[in-house]
Amino acid sequence: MKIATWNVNSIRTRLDLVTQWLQATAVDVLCLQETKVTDADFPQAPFVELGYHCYVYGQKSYNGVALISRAPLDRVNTGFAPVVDVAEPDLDQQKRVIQGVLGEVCLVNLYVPNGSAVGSEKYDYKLRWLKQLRLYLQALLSSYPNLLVCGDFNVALDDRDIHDPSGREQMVMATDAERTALTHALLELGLADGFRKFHLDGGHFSWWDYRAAAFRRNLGWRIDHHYLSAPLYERAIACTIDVAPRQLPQPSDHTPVIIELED
DNA sequence: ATGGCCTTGGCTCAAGGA
Repeated sequence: MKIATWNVNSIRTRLDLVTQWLQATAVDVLCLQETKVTDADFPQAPFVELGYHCYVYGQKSYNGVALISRAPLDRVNTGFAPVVDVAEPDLDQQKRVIQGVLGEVCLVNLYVPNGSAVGSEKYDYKLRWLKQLRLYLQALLSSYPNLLVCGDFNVALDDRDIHDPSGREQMVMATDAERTALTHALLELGLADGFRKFHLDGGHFSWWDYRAAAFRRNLGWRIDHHYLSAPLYERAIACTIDVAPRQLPQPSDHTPVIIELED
């Protein structure tokens, strides 16, 4: 079973690129982030024609997540609220969480807030959101021992995941507070970064800034991840970053990351 | 040192992204 995660930065702008990639790559589930479209306007037909089912949770202009699955998913739900109490209602107002069940596996697709600038209101929101995420995943794990959490985490877990980590403590996506919050929300619950089962060195990136020819110069970050509970970590047999879509005209600034689990 | 580009909305500039 192959599960891909890809922040597409507008599904409508990227529709041809994404459907062509899907035809060539044929993953079982494609988890999209930053779809930037309401559910009514999500372009489902091209995916249905390719034999996929679409589960979407989006809003106008910002955010938005979707699960594109070859097999129908069970018990799809959206946001934190169906799983756990949300003490601060603003944490569930943006469309960033969608979850579904495929056989014995619970899939969670996340778009973690960006955080804007260190110390900003959005940065504070990101840290609060990650605290809420821990409660959400803790509750899910009690029902689903086979848990896979993927998406755009907007955090580089360690210095290997940044082309140049110097001065990182002032850089959003790289501060100790963000790393600690992500570690609390995922690793301390027993979920492990699938990519690191196969690749221990640095220099592997999933996002490159549009500006300053960052892709050409390979000035990237690895911020798109798959986290796996222990039984699924055991079953992981590959995790790869496909840089090809980032090289095409009018790309997303992120490129897909694919994990393969033994069936 | 700074900004560098791309997307959306709705109107040509502002905001958000990372």
